[in-house]
Amino acid sequence: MKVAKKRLDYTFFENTDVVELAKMLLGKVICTNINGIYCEAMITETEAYAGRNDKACHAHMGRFTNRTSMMYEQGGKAYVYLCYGIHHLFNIVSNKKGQADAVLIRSVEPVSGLKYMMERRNVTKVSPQVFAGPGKISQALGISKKYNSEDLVVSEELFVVDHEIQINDIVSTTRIGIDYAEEDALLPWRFYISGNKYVSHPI
DNA sequence: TAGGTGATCTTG
DNA sequence: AAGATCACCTAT
Repeated sequence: MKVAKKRLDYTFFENTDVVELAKMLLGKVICTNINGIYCEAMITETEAYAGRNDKACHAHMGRFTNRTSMMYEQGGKAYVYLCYGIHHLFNIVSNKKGQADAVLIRSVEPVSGLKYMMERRNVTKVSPQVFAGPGKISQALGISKKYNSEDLVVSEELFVVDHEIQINDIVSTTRIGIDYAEEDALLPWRFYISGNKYVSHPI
């Protein structure tokens, strides 16, 4: 049994600019305790989405729908939605209530529970690519749309802790799969740990 | 490189 | 009420 680590709190999620937060989340550890299975995975790749000015964001320019309403919530909540009919994408809402910012978690590196994550991915061979990509990490960790609106600060099933892992070099580059965002597609708002193999589209 | 997949949003 | 769109993945 591991020593209890510090869980990230509302201050961390609320009082940080979403682009800064996307960088600060690298090296933090997502924990899921779902259906009696406990897993931990270190975040290796993220993307920032800013409601106010970012055409790539589902909630850009105040766009408010049933789906996007979660992005306006208080920082620290989970925003999970179904993409392309198949993939559950896991985002962490940031900023104060009313500000629609979120960080998409794109890739992780298993810390504990590797066996269960591989089972959920339905693979037998270990490889970084098994955990690189936003659809894959949700499947591996057991995160589904059911966890949309989950409060990561108090939840016992889905939360984020700080293992005080030092991240030295961060690569920043353009985001994936947002060609529709015109000039905002050029923003360097995708971040990953330099040299880490658990990254979906290394430069 | 193409096609599957279905919730969500927009248009008429 | 129907059609387009989509923060992706897998297998050819």
